[in-house]
Amino acid sequence: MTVRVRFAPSPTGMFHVGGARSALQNWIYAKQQGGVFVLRIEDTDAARNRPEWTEGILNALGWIGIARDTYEGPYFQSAYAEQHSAAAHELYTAGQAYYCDCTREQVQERAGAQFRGYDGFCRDRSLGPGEGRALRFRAPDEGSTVVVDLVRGEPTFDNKLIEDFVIARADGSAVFLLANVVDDMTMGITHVIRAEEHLPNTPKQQLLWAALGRTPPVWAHVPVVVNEKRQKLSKRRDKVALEQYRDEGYLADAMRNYLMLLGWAPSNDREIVPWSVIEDEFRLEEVNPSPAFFDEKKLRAFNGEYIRALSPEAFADACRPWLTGTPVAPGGTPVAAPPWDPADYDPKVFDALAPHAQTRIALLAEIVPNVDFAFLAEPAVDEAAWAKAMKDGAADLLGAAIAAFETAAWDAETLKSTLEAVGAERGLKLGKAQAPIRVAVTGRSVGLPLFESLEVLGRDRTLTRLRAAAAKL
RNA sequence: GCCCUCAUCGUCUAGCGGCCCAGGACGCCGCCCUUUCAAGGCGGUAGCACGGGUUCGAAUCCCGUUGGGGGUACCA
Repeated sequence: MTVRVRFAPSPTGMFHVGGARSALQNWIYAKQQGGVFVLRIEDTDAARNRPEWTEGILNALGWIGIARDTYEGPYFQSAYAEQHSAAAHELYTAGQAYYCDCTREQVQERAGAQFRGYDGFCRDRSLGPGEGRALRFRAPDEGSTVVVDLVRGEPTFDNKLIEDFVIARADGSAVFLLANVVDDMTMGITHVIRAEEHLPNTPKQQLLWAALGRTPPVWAHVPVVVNEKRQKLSKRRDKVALEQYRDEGYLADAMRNYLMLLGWAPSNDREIVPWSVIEDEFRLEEVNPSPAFFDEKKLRAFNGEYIRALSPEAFADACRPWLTGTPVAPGGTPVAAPPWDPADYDPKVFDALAPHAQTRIALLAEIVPNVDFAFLAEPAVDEAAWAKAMKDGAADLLGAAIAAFETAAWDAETLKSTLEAVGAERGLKLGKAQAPIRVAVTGRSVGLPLFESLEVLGRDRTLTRLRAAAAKL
C-alpha cells in the first residue's frame, strides 16, 4: 500500500508558520516512504474562501520548497459536499446516527457539572430529518478508543466520555469532523500528520472511520508551536505569517531548516544542515512531544549563517527585491520600496559593496540601510550619530581630510593611510579619526568598512559630502 | 469543571539504565582580531520541576504531586 499523506489548510489569507512546519513534515514523510503528498484546501467555511488565498498557500508552499509538481491537488473540500452528505446519510440509515432537535441552550441546561457535553436526549426519539434537526453520531457507551500515534504512542479515550457529537448541521451540510474524515477516505489517506490541537478530535474521527467500515489511518500529532508565553501561536497576537518573514528577508532555506528543528534535531549535534540531510534523517518517531517555542532570535542567527554561505551572485540575487522594491517570490506583494530614486541605483556599485555587507546583515531587508549612502543624493543623516561624531576637533579634522583626499590616490588602502596620517597629526587613532568622516559620508556611525565605501563612492561625491558636512559645523 | 497531553540550561535540543558531577546550538558575558559595526577565534554563565518507588546503579523505568499546553461549537 502506498503511503498517502495530506496537508489540509483552510485558506485564511496568510500562511501560518506552524502550518508550514506540518506541511514540510508531511512532505518529507511522503518522500521518504515513496508516497504521495496531497494538498487539500478546506474551504467549507464560506467566510474563509477566497481564490487569492488559495493562491497564497500555493505560493507559500512553493517558497519553502514544496513545488507545485511534487504533490497531488489542490483538492477543494467544498467540491465534496455530496460525498459528505452521502456518508451522513449512510450513518443515519445504518442507525449509527440520529436526528436531534435540541437547541444549544437546551443542551447546556441539561448538562451536568461533571459531564458537560450532549446528554443523548434524542437518541431514542426516532426523529426523522426536518427543520432545525442536526444529525448526531451515536457514540459507543462502553469500551475505549485507542489512537495509534507515531509521536505520542497510544493515547486512549474512554468512550463513555465521548458525546454524541454533531456530524451534519440542520441544513444537511457536514461539519468538519465528518467532512475531514470523508475527504481523507476518498483521497486514500493512510497517515494523518497534523498538529496536536487535533488530538482530541481523533477518537471521534476514528469512530467515524470504523462506522463507515474503513480502517483508520495512522496518526501523528506533532506538538504545537508556541510563543514566549507558551501559548499556541495565534494570528491575532503573534507574528505567524510566513509571508511576513519572507518579506523581511528570511531565506527560505533558513526558514525551513529552522522550522524542522522545532521538536527535532539532526544527528551528531548538528543544527544547520543541508536540506537533504533533513530529508534523510527526519523521523516522526523522534519528534519531541512537548510544545516548542518559535524563537525568532535563533531563526535570525540561522538566517545570518545562511546569508554568509551564499555565493556573491546568489547574495546579490537574494538582495534584489529590497533594492528594487519588487516581490520576493512570484505572486507575492512587493517589499517596501528603497528610499533612493530607482534611476540612481547602480548594480555595479552594489556588487562592489555587497561582499562587505554580506557578513553584516542577518535579514536581507537590512541591506538597504547598509548601502543607501551610495544611491541617495544626500546621505540620510542620523542625528544622534552626527551629534556624537561632530564634536570639538571635527571641523579641523574634516578640513584636513578634505585637503588630503583632494590629491590622494583613490583606493581604499591609500585612503586609509591618508586618514591615518591626518589623525596621527592630531593624536587620534584611526578609530576616532574615521568617525566624523563616516557620519559625513554615510550619515551613520556604523556601517560598511569606510575606505572601501569611499573608494566605491568616488572622489567627487565623497568630497562633496565632506564639504557639505564641514559647512554645517 | 471534564478529557487528552507534556515536563533536560532563559530558548531549541542530544541523551533512550552505567560512556553524564549531562553534550551541542541560539541568547547573554568576557578576551583576541579590528577603520565603525559585523564576521571569525577562544573562554565563560546556565539545566535533568518536586516527592516517592524499582535497581548494584536513574536525566533515562513506574507512581504521585506541581506546573505548562491542547480540546471541550450545528468553526476548521
